Amino acid sequence: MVSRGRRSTPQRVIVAEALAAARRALSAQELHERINAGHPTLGLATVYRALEAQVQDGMASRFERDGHVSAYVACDATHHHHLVCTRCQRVEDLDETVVAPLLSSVGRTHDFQVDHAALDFYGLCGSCRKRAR
Amino acid sequence: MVSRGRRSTPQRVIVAEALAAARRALSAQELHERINAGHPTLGLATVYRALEAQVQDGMASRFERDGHVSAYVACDATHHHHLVCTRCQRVEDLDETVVAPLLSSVGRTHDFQVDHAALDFYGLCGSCRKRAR
DNA sequence: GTGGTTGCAAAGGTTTTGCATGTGC
DNA sequence: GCACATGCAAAACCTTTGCAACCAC
Repeated sequence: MVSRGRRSTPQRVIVAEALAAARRALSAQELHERINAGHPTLGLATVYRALEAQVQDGMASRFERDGHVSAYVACDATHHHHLVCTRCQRVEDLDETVVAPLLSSVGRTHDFQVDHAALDFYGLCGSCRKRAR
Repeated sequence: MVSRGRRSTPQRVIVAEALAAARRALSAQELHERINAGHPTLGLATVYRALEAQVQDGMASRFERDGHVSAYVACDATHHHHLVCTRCQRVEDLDETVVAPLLSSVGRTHDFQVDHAALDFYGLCGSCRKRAR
């Protein structure tokens, strides 16, 4: 899945690790801030470029946060859809077996060739839900 | 569902009608261009403000187009999810009965209180699919 | 050595905001 | 009349790009 001609550089590793360590959705800027704590010279543009590369390679996915900002999460090849907690921004993988029936029924009931789908749920995760009450 | 204190103005009606007439996803700028053909003084900022109001009131929904641009579609209260053709930008409503099982199984299989979901499918509609071959 | 990558700053484009004026209700 | 809405332009904002230096392979 990795694009041909893509190189492994220290910066890309740092970005990938920082995103994976976060275990939640971060905007490029938020990730950049975290990284800068330990790597002050790593530029914001590099973060954007690394994130874009990760998305293309299926190692991260991007979705829209309120306010027209992109947020990114690390993901593996088998989980592409997420439950995003709107309070703590923590992200859980959605069980893909739950999604599969939907994908096939969309193909059956509509004359539409699905290329990709945005299937992201927003709400409160277990812990935030308890805390909210 | 309409927010308290929201007024009906000629401009909002124009924006709502233009969006409904389009029957496809439009960015704020595209909508502004179309509107300006007949209403040259209606400003872009007003279009943004009207669209935002419509989204809040459930009369339109917003999603992300490639290149970090928001696109908007008119929608009614019962259809909130869409099939978006990435070629002609035409939007079909997704049959909600197809979606309902997914929503309930997410609630069952994950400890997560779903507030709202982004369920949008991107691909080729029937006509574009034929044309593509 | 070659071609992808980085860092910086500057540019680009979208969206928001300030403010004086206008207008539903 | 009051609060909200509009229009214009400026500002803010996120994101991309240009370019010289750099470095992985």
